Amino acid sequence: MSSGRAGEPGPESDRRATIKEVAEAAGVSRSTASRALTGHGYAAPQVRDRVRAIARELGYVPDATARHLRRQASQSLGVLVSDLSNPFYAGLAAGISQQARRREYTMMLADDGGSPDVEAEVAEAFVALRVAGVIVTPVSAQVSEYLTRHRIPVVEVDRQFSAGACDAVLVDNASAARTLTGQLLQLGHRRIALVTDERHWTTGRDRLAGYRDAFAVAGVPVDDSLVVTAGWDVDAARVEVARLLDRPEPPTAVFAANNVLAEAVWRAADERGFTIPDRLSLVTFDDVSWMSMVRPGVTAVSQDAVALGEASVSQLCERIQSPTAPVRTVLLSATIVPRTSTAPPPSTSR
Amino acid sequence: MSSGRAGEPGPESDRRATIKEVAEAAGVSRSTASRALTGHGYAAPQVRDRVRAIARELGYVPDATARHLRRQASQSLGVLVSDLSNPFYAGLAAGISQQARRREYTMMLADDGGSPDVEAEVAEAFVALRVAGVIVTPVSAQVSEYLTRHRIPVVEVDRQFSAGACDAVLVDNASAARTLTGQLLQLGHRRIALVTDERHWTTGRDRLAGYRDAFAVAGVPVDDSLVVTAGWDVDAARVEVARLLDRPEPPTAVFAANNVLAEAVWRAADERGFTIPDRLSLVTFDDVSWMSMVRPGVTAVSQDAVALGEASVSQLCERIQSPTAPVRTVLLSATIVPRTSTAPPPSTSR
DNA sequence: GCTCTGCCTGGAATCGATCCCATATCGGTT
DNA sequence: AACCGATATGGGATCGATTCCAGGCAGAGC
Repeated sequence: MSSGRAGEPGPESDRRATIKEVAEAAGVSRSTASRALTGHGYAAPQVRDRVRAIARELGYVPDATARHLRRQASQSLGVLVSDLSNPFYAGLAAGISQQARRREYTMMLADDGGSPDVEAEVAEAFVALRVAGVIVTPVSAQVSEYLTRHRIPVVEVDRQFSAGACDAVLVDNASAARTLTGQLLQLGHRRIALVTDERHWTTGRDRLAGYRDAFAVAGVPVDDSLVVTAGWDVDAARVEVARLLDRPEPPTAVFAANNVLAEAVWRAADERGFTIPDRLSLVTFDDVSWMSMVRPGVTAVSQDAVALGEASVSQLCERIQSPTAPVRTVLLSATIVPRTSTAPPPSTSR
Repeated sequence: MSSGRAGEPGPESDRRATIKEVAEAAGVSRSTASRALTGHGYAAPQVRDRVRAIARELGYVPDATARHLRRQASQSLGVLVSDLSNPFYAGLAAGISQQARRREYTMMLADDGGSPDVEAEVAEAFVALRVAGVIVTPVSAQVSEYLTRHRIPVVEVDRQFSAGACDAVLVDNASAARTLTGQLLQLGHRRIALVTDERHWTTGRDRLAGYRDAFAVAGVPVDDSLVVTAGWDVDAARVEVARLLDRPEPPTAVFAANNVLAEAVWRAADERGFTIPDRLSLVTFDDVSWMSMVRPGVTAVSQDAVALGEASVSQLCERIQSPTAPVRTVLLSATIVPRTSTAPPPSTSR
C-alpha cells in the first residue's frame, strides 16, 4: 500500500495486474520484470527503476500463491491454540503475531476449542496450505506427529506431548509450583488444595509434581483428597470448588493451576463467604489483569505469554533454518508476583 | 488427518505426494484423479473409490496453494485487529475464528497494534495472499479503500471509517451511552466525566454523542472540561484520570469508554482513595471478566465481542456471494449489565 | 451391421511467478 | 579481424491442481 491519496495507482481494469502486464507496459520480458521486482538476479539499474515505477503505477501486488507454488516454500506460519478468549492464549497469539510480522511471515491462526478433532482438522488445513511451520498448544500427541510426518516443523508451546520428537517451549511449571506451595507450607498451611484442569498433560503433571515436591521437602504428607481435577469450564469448576469448601474440614489454602480455575475459586469463595486471605489463602498460575485489580490482589505465577510466543517463533525459525539440528526443549522460568491473597491459616485450623 | 495410529498412511518419500503420484498409483490420469477426489465432474464410482483409497494410503493432501492459483479464489479470510491482548479484540477474533471454520475458511490473523503503517502493510500482505475477504477494526480510512480498490470485500467491525463504501458491523454505541449516562443523571449526578480514547472514530464519536444526548434530554448543560481524551495506554490514562480526580471539584461519576480506560479509572480511584460507589460512581463500555470479580462489580455495556465477530463473518460471506448487493451497515444492540458501582452522588456534592 | 447416445477418460492448456539456460551486445584486447 | 569476458535480457520449463474439450467405448435402437 503505497499511499492513501485519492486517484492513487490502482487496478483500473476488473482483473488484478499480473507481472506479465507490468512487463509489457515496461517493454521487457516477464523474466526481467521478475528480476527487477524481486532483486533476485540481474537487471540494469534503469530498467529496474522503470519496472518498479510501472508496477507501482499499476498497483501491482505479486501473487503470493503463485510465488509459493513455484518456490515450494510459503511465508506463513500456522498457529493453533486452545481458546482465544482466554487471556493466556490471546497473549501468546499476540506475541507470536508480533514476532512473525517482524520476520515477514504471515500468521494463520486457528482456535481448536480444546477438541482433538478440530485440532486434527486444522492440522490438515495447515498441511494443505503448505505453511512453513506450526506453533501449537497441543491437545493430543497426534498433531505434532502428523505434521512432522508431513515434514512440517512444529513447536509445541506451553504443553508438551511429543517430547523428543519435536521442539518445545515450556515454562518451568514444576519449579514455580514447588516454590509457591513451599511458601504456603511455610506460612503454616497443611490442608492445601490443588485445583487443576487435568493431570496428564505436562502442565498439569508438572504443577502437581512441584506441589508434591514441596510437601516432600517440608516432610509433610500429601492429602490426595485435596487434589481436585476440575476441568476447563469456569462454572463446572466453581461447583467443584464449592464442594471442596463445603467439606467438614475445608482446605485453608488453594493453589489454582490456571487463571480460569482461579476465577472459579475466587467466585466460589466469595459465594461461600470464605474471606481471602483470612479464612482461605489463594495462589495461582497465570497472572491476568483481574488478579491485580481485586482486593486482596492474588499472588500468581506470571508466565508472560507474550514472551512465550516470541520464544516459540524464534525456535520455529531456527528449526526452519536447520531442519536436522537436534530437537530442543526451551524452558522459560516463571516469576512469582506476590500479592496479598495469602496469610497464615486461621488459628482454629492450626 | 485420518487417524492417529502408528504405521499410518503417510509420505514415505521425502517429497509430499502430489495428485500425479496418486493418479499413477491408481492407474488413471491426473484429470480423472482430480475429478474423483474433488467430486467435481464425472468419475466412475469404483474408480472414485479406488483413487480415494490410494490417496488416503499415500497420505495425500491437496496443495491449497496450487488449487487457489488455478481457481483464482482462496479459502482464507484476512482478519486485522488492533490489539489481541485486549479481551475485546481477542473475543472478536475467537468469534470470527469459529464462524470461519464452520464455513470452511481458514483465518489469517494479524495485529496492527493500532498503527496505520502496520495496518497498510498487512493489507498489502492480504492482497498478495488473495484472501477471499477481510474483516478489520480499522485505524485509518485507507485500509478499506485500498482493499476495495483491489476488489477484495471488506467488513469494518466495531469502528467505521468508510461509511457507504463498504459493509460494517457496529454496536449501537450512541444509544447505550445515552441510556447509561441517563441513569447517572437520574441518580442525581451532575459532574459526570467521560473518559474516552479519542473522539474521531465512530466509537468515540458516538459514545460522546450519546453522552451529550442524555444531558440534553435531562436539560443539564455539559461541562466540556469533564470530557477527557486519555489515549490507549493504561498507565498514561491512569495519570490522566488521577489529574481529573485531583481537581478541586472532581467528578462524582465517571463513564469509561472502554475496558482499558475502566481499568485506569479503577486503579486511579483505588490509589486516590475514591471509594466506589460512595465517592465515585463508575460505568463503562466492554464487559470483561474482572468487572464482575471486583467489589463492587462494575456496571458495564456488554458488547458480546464473539457475536460481533460472528455477525461480521456472516456479512462478509454474503458480500462474497453477491459483490454488487447494496452496502450494508449492521447495528447490533448492546446490553447493559447493571452491577453495584453506581450510587447517588455523595451528599456534600449535591 | 450400422449409427447414435450417453457414459467415462485422458490430453493439454491454464493460473502467476520464478529461474535455469541460452543468447545478444558491447568494450576492450591481442 | 577475431576473440573474450562481462553485462543484460528473453525463452521456456516448472510448481500442483483444475477444467475444457475431444474422443473412446459400450449398449441400445433401427
